[in-house]
Amino acid sequence: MPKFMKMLNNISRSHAIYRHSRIVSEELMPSHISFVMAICRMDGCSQEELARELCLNKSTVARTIAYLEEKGYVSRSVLPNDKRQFSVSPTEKMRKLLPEIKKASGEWMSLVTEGIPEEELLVFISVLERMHTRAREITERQEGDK
Amino acid sequence: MPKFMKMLNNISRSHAIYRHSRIVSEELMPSHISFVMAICRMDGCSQEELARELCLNKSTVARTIAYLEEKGYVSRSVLPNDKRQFSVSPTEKMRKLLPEIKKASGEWMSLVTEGIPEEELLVFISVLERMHTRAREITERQEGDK
DNA sequence: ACGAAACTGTTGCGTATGCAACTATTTTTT
DNA sequence: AAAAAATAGTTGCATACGCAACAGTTTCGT
Repeated sequence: MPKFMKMLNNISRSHAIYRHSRIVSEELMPSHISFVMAICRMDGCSQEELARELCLNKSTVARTIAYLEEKGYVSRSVLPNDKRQFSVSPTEKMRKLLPEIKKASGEWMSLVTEGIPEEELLVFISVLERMHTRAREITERQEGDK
Repeated sequence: MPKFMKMLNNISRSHAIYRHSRIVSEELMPSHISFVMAICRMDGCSQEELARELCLNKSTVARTIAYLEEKGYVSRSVLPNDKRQFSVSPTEKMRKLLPEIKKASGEWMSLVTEGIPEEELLVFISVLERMHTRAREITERQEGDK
């Protein structure tokens, strides 16, 4: 079962690369595409919330948002009620990318699942979600042990 | 569908971390564990074959094998018939680790799939394999386009 | 047999990401 | 209200990995 885990990574990389290849910008790397979708959907959210949504470490989010801000894709403002937090919003430059990205994402998904019966896909997703939850629990329990 | 791809990565990372946590060696990182299994199974293979088996780039394999050799986990010898290739073999030091790793891997799998019906798991794996094949095709086709 | 093409492995460089330690703020305890 | 704990974000450092360019070998076409 050595390839099994690798397959998971490869599928996800393929998705990232495909989406990225359909986007014109030289400034955006494959990993940024997920941020575009999440930031547009969660306009005004904090970096912490983004990290939860994207299942990423907050340090990764901090660095990515700083980069996207520098390139003019997002704007940040400190929350008046809580000066620890930022409120992150997409700029026009970012919003313009959204349709193309959604289209590419859907295309990839169709290509990859073509010919696979709907009910098998549903089982697939449900198993995946259960495994993910369990995996998370296991990792957390282990950290507790230390 | 943004979390979907992330789940794949997280599951695979959880597996790697779990296995690694059961191994005593300070010298081996989580990513080395898959190499132990593959090298023991494919005693005498080339680095190219390992790369295929592990779904990794040959550069990653080259660097990892160099490290494992330095630490005394593998030995390499140039093939007499073909001086381009190495034949990679595990040392005793590596072989000793195998049972513990297999056990840990099985444990993680049981924990993560506990309570999920056998037939759902079979569907899961079959869908995963099909998606993986398709994803690979898509990525390769794209490279061809360039 | 010779030059081109294919193959195996190595190395420099870049991306993606996590963890731990840190700062600044807010909330909770006592 | 002062001290302690929690929270949001940042930064240094490390791991994991791919790609492209390279070097030495082998094979193949002519």
